[in-house]
Amino acid sequence: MGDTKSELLATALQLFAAEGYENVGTQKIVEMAQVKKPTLYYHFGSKQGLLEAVLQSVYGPFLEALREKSVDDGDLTLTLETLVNHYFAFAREQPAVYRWGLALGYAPEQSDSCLTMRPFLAQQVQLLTQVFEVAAAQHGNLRGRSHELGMSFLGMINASITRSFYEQTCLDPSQAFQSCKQFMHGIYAG
Amino acid sequence: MGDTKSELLATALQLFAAEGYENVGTQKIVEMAQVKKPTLYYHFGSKQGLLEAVLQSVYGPFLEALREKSVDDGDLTLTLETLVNHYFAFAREQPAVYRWGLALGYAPEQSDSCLTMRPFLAQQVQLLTQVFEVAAAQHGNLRGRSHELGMSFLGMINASITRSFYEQTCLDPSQAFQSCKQFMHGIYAG
DNA sequence: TAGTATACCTACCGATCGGTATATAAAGTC
DNA sequence: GACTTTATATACCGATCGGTAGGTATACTA
Repeated sequence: MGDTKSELLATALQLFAAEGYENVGTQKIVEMAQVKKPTLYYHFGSKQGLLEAVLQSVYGPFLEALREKSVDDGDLTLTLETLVNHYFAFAREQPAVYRWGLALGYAPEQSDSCLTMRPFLAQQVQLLTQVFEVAAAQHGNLRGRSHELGMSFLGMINASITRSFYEQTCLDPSQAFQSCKQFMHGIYAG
Repeated sequence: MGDTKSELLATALQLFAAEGYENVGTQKIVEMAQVKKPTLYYHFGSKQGLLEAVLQSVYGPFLEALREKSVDDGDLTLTLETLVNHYFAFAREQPAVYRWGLALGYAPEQSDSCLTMRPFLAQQVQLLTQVFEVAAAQHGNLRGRSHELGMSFLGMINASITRSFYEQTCLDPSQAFQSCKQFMHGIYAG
């Protein structure tokens, strides 16, 4: 079965999240997964291939769920709150992984890390943008600002999550409610 | 003179910002600075020592100016706007360097990158927190939230700057005004 | 003028990097 | 039974990593 492959994926995710992609050698990964190096290259082709598979294993399910939760039910506030809670749950349950994702987003342009992360970031922005596009049909003053609002919304989420890394703030639904409320205020104020 | 040292600092900053600390070897740095490797180690002791000196050369002046601009003149809104413009100017003039700073902030705990960046981040938060502490004397509803507000404010700034990396938004004073306005709305709404 | 500190160099270290040529053993396929 | 595919292993590659032992030329200091 794909047991070896899964083991490599899980080990690599753990190491990458804890020490960073550039700081972890393939040797260390295969040792911890109790496998030899050519096995890694048989399954993933290259270190970057492994990175891509690892990110897919994390952001594939996350984005799928995000897509489901971003369907419009006519209540923008409620939808946004659901989305924030989805992000918060991710960051709460796998803080090191979420933090690593943020680092990848800020990695140098053209680096393996940045290029591999990019599509997963772009999909998030696209989904969030769509939410505001749909909402703009009912809230006229949002018209033409969908992309801006999508990115700002993600920025607000990441700011909240970043805060939780440095203080003992909890990323629970009540915090999500607060964050959403402030964001909505900012929208209509701007 | 300290010409060689300055050349090494400038070269390292450029390379680190463009390719990342972990992706740049000391060999490449000394080659581009037209110096031999022991010279680097004579001046900085280690690669991490070089990193520390590079960050000091960037954030030393930045933090000094930030401190001056964070003095209370009784008008919170104006002070915040000035601070945002200071950050925006940094990100506008040296986008790669600012982006690198963000990446360092999200680097794995215990990594050279994270540990070396930490004090420079902490100083920013401390300065911004002080601004809100002073303001709380006049705005009662800010009392006890200074640290929270300092971090949120920095988060808002970084969200705006991050947006500018992906779109052609300009980080000019009018944008700073907008960002501040929305932030202030969020404050009193929460 | 002898001694010391500064600022650079040549030449090299062991370790680790990402990656591979080749072998082997098992499992499916004809 | 012959052949191919899948999934692993042994043993190794050249390149690069961060770092250093030891030498040298200059300049300041006693």
